[in-house]
Amino acid sequence: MSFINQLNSVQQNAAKQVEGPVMIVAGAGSGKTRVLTYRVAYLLSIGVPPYQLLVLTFTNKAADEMKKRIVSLVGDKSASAWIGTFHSMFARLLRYESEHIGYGKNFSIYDTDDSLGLIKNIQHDLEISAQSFKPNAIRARISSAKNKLVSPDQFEIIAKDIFEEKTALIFKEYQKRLKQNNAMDFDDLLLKPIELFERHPKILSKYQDRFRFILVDEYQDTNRAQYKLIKMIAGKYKNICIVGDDAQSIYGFRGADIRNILDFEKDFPEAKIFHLEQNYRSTQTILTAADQVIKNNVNRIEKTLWTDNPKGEPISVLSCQSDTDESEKVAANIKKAILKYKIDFLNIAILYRTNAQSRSIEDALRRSGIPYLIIGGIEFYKRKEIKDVIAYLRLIVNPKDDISFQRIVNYPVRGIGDVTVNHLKAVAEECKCSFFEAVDFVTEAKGISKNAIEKLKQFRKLIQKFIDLKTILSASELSRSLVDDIGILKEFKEEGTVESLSRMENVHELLSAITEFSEKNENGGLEAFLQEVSLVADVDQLDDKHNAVTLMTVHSAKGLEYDVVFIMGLEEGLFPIFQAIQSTNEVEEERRLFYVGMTRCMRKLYLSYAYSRYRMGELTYPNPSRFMKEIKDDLYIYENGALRKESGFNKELDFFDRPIKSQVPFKKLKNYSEKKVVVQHFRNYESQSQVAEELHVGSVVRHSTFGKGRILQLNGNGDETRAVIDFENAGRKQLMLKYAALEVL
DNA sequence: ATTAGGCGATTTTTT
DNA sequence: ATCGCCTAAT
Repeated sequence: MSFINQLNSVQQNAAKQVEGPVMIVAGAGSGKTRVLTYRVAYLLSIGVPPYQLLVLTFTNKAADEMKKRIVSLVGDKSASAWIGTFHSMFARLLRYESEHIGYGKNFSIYDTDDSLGLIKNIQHDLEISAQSFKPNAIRARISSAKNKLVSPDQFEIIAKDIFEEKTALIFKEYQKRLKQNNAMDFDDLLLKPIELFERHPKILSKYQDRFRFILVDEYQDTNRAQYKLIKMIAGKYKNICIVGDDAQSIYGFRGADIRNILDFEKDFPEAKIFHLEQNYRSTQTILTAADQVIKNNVNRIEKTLWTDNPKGEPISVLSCQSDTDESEKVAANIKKAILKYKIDFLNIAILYRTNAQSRSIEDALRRSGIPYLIIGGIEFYKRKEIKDVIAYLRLIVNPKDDISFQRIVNYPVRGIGDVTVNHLKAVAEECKCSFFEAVDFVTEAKGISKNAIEKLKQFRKLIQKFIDLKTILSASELSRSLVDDIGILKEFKEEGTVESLSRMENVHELLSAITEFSEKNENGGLEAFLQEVSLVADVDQLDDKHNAVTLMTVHSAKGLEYDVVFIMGLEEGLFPIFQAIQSTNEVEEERRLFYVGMTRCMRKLYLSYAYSRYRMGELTYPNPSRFMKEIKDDLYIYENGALRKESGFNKELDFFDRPIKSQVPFKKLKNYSEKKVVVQHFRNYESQSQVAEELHVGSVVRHSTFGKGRILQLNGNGDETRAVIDFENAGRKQLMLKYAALEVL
């Protein structure tokens, strides 16, 4: 057990306290994953059989990392432990048990897109206008209800406005249809096990006995459903260890619930609590800066994170003219950093707030010849051509899956249009069966043309053929022969555009992925593969083989560390994101997110922002992020003098010299009149209009149509200036100042 | 009945 | 820039 000596004493105690409930409050870089892995190793070393372990993480990356580290510590004997994300582990469990709650073992897993499609169908059928009631909003609302363990019936009771009433109707139907389709959405993967355990205490008891030791990583990000699940499974032996850090809670939008931390102590009053406060990862400079930032959150648990590490390099700030300029500067600084710090590409990460930002940095990296690897983004499995092939495979595995059926019934085009599908739908409803089965009952009497019936039958025959083949062909053979049969590759080839060629490659890649999967996994059937793709967002990511810079969102970076980290796009409206700016809570979540980003860095941190950026197809002129200003100026330096050298800028215009409160959350604007702040239109002084001079963020104005409102944001300059205004009665609008004729009140 | 092309609305983060 | 929806053409 020599490995245990590689931990400090608190870490050791935390790792060895294997009986009873344990909470480990672990600051960033304090060796949290290390403690968890050693804990697993320790459990195995004292004779606990690996199959008694359930280790739950939040992301696939975290799970992979954990597995890797455990294997390197104890070897393959950990293989039968269940280590993975909540979603994948409970999907696995449901594959064994779903029949007890009325689902087939071959259930489909619907991703967000599939759910949305289902909701659109339902809205259509229930005649609920998709114009007035946005399917996306309804999907989000349903998901958030499910995260909070609110059932459709409860939701109906508490619905407080027309939107929620409609949502309640759709919610009910949605759950019904999921079941009809033998499908579960992401939330169901957590809710259905709860239902299973509640209805079948014996099954719960079986898993309680099996999983004697439960470990939960990133506990601050669990939602109520996850909390309830682990509470149930741990209910008998109570050997549960949770690890978390409130300062790194960044999934509030997905239902993560801070109460879970408080309730843990209530539900397990005998819990032992360990605090890990020594940071082993970052330099003092980085840690101090991160602390200065997070201190601005009112809502937080006071913590003193400290380190023995050296002071290290100052943080470099890249002040840039445009997004292109920013990307180029990042690329240039990567080259410099590699020489200066004697590191490799793979020791560098580039983080951003939104996936959309990756494109511009990708271009710059390509031009500079810097190898890179993107995590997430336009995920492989979300690409249309891939989803199409997957839909075929899903339908073959689960013919009840009407969403997949609809997706491919006319792809490639085979003359089955909306009208025919609607007829089929009516038939399916009548005989209470799936679309697939309904094909058999379609007759001309139902008003469908002979031609259409023939085409439907052909389609059914095609799928049936593969359902039959499935018993004799391997997953790999079956999917290859399928792709051949439906002829999509030929179609792409004929199109011949760059785009379609890349689609073709993607399909080939999918086929290789299936082959590889079957080879690697003993029971690597089609079902298992489909489950894997539904839940694994980033395919083959993060293998250390490639020497490449890693690009990803700050969310994806959680739990990872790099020598050199670039955080890009530190601008108001981007980071913190526009949608969060009006709510203190959401700004605090953005700030925690920034904190997570900063603390990924071991040695040298770069922060960048641009004064102009293309967003949603148009040019915007953002201001630097408030988070930048929260770092004291003795911790950073400007990496490049470009700001001063290049035309159109001079030192006075640098944001650090500008009045600092140009953007304040709406709620804090109450006494704004005393603190008027001039909005900076620092690009074209000449064209700056008179109106813009008088208007400020926070000004109260009157508009001839919309009435009274307050300015939340000013974008652009001169004639192009647009104001985001929150009107008392008309809600939030974006107006061009030159047209709006606003009256200052 | 289907498809192609044009128009308007819309994008945070993940399983 | 991209997606979905609507309308007009095939």
